[in-house]
This record gives sequence, structure tokens and C-alpha cells, in this order.
Amino acid sequence: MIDLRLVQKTPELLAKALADRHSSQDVAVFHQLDETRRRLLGEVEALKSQRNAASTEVARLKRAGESAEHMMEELGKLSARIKELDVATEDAKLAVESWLMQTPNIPDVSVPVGRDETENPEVVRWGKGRDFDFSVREHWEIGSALGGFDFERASRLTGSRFVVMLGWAARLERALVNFFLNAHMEEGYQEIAPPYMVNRATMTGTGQLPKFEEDLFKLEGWDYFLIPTAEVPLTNMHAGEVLDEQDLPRGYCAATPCFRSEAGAYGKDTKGLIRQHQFIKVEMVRFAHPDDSFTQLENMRRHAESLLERLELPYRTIVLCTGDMGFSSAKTYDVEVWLPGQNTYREISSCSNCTDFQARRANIRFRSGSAKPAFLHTLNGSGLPTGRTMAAVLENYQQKDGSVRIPKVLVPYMGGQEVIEP
RNA sequence: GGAGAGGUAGCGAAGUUGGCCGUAACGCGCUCGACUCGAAAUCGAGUUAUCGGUUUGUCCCGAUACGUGGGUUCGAAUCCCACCCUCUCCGCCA
Repeated sequence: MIDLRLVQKTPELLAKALADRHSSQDVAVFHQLDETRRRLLGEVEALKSQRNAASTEVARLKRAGESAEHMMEELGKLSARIKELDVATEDAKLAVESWLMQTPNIPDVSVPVGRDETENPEVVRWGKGRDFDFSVREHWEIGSALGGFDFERASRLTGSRFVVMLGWAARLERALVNFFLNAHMEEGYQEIAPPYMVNRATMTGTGQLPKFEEDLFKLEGWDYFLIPTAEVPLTNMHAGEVLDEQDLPRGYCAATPCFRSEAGAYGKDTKGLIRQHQFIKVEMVRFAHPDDSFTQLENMRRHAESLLERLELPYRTIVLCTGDMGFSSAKTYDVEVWLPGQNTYREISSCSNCTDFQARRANIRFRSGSAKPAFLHTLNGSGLPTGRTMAAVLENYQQKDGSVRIPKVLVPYMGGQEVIEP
């Protein structure tokens, strides 16, 4: 959520941000709603002030043993009027709040203005795809041929966009989780095992709700949702808390299943591991001082990139332009891994600085000395999803005979196995 | 699922015959000061947030907030209803 005062005092700043994002939110609508809210609030508060004074007088008269009947009748009418106005004021307040909740974060000044994903500038390019002397295959062909993926059984067990992994594939996934988590622990992240279902308030804190409910899986009969990413429980770990400045920056990481309805993605990436309803992802979350958060974003991006470097997978990194950014983010880097089977780079990590947008929603603050608590900044980044990483490993490490080499750094995690053979 | 207890400031904890009890007793913590070479101990003072008006100066005025949401009443921390959460015991269970 953006700051109410910021909208009130520098509406032109927000108007520009919304235009750059191609958002349909209209600042003029906000002004109307807020003006109504303030007018009603002023009216009802004046009446309440009257009532409070009169009620005190009633109490005084009664203590003195005098009659207060004449006042009480008048006050009854006043209270009825207050009740009506209270409802109207509450409605006006909710309207303003709802507008704010539907409004995306303001892009950082360093974010390039652009229309969509075609205007995201590249900032890093690392490594180079191998030259293959045979026709490369896509990861689902390779994985299926090696007996590791079974998409048919998964669709029988559940439906489309699921996979059953067998043998080496299941183990490779476990190897990746351990490799990633160990790497993050070395960087100072604390490993967390959070709940995979969270309540509505938690989903609202990170910005998935109220706007994106159709993207989530909701539990029948409960107001609980399956997490679409560990960012949700990790960022909300400190919801409602005041952290000590000395505890910043603080980092958490977790490997969890992620559940996404992928509404609106019909027909996109229907094959393979790229777009599933359920996938495992290791997530990094940081809580940072506002003066330090953009430095922390660079650190986080480097963490994600270094994982690919250690896996010896070529990648590039782009900055998302204003038109392509996520709702809660002020600046986002996407790291894209090279998939030779698809002859393209595909997103494998997204690292975002959400500034105080989530902190304000979830009420996460920090205190320095005796100063008033202030909202801190939250960041999150993938590090990394196992499915897309496996796709990249299979496609980049495939060999002519149909076997796949295991990246050196993963061999110890695979019990010494160096090659997956048919 | 059953029975009981509870939810009040950063923390602990008073307050339940409805009305000078919410800048909320008392204690801890924190801030400033005194004492001290310095510190501890001790003593003194201070320390809620949000919204609105006014200012854009943390001054002043007003409103709201005692788990959440309703209700009764001129007036609710206090009475009534529903729900959420925590703790203890029992039952069931991976």
C-alpha cells in the first residue's frame, strides 16, 4: 500500500507512476473519495464532541441527585444521528482504503519507463550456450525419455500442469533444494520451514489480495489459501512487529511448494516444467533499512546469479520496465536462464525491492534508538525454483547419446552420480 | 471435538455493582537529569498510536482505539450475542 499522505500531498508524482505502469487507477477518483471521507469525519466528530460533553454533564447531574431526563431525550436523537453518520464515514473510509489497496507501488526513479516486456533493458549477460553437434531436445523430452518425468500419470492423479518425478529426477530436485539452501545459509540467510497455507490477512500483507484472488488456490470451507510463493509467509513473519534497527538487514530463506492457478495462462507453456500448478521454489526474503534497501537488492540479485554461475548455466539479467513490473515492487530484476532446447532465455529468478509497500500493509516497522518506529523495506527473490532449474540443467547438459551430465557442484548432492543414463 | 482460564501501552499486570479509568494504578524496559573519576545501586522527571482541524513547527483543539465484529444504553474495558486467537486438562490422531 502506498502512503496516504503521499497521495494527498504529491498527487502528480503518483499520477505519473500510474501512467508509466499503464494502471487504470485514477488519482482524481482518490481525491473525490478522500474529500468525502474528511468532510463526513469532521461532521461526525463535531457531533461526538457534543455528545461526550453532554454525557459528562448527565453523569454530574446524576451524582448530584438531580434529574437529567430532559437531556437524555435530546441525546437519544443526537446518538441516532451519529450512528447514521458513523456508517457513512466508515463507508467513505473503506472506499479510500480500497482505492489504496488497488494501487500498485511507485517505481523507483532508476526504473526505465516502458510499455511491456519488450522494453526491458538487459544489464548482465553471463556465459554462452554450448555448441551442439546434434539436434537439441527440450527438457520434457529428455526427462521423459530418461524415465524421470511422468506427465501422463500426473494428469491422471490430478490434472494438467502437474508432474510425477521418479528416481533420479526426484533426487535431483532434492539435490537442488539442498544446494540452494546451503548457499543461502552461507550468505547469512536463516532457513525457515513455514506453513504452506496462510490466512487472508497474510495474503493481503504481501499484496496477493485483494486484487489477485483468482490466481490463488483457496481451501473449501476455510479462509485459508495455498501459498503461491514462500515470499508470503516469510515476509509476513514480522507482521505487526517492531524490529530493532540493529537487526537489519535480516534475511530468511525457505524451500516450499508453490501453488498457482495460472488463470489466464491457458495454452501458454503447456508442456514441461515451465508453468505448473505446483512447483518447489527456494525463496529469499530480506528486511532492510530504507537507506540500504537498493544495495540489498543488488546483493540479492548477485546471490541468484551466482547460483547459476556455480551450476554453469548461461543467463542474462534484465530490469523490468515500468509497464512490466509486479504490483508490489518498486524495482525488479529478472534473471533469465538459457534454454537451448527452446533457443531462448526464460525467467528463472525475480528479485524485487518492495520498499515500504508491503511493510505498510503488513505493519512491519523498525526502531532506531528512541525514535518513532518507521516502516522498513522488504525484498524478495527466487533462489531458485527447482523445476525451471532442472529444465535448464537437462537442456544445457544433454549429450548426443541421450544421457545428461550432472553439474559438478551437484554431484556430491547426487551421491557421486555424474551422469544420468538411459 | 469436550471442559476450564485468558486476550488492556515495548513487556508484565491492575481495573468487571456501566459515568473524573485510558496521555491506563503498580512493576520492568527505554529517554533525560542528579549523585559518581566512571559505572552499578539509589533518587527525580519524562515515555501510546492513528485519524481530522490548524500548521506544514513532534504547540494547540477534537475524535477514535481495552482480541475482532455486532447489540443494549444519554453513556460500555465493564452488560448481551457471534467469531478469532493463546494457555491448561481430556478425547482423537500422522
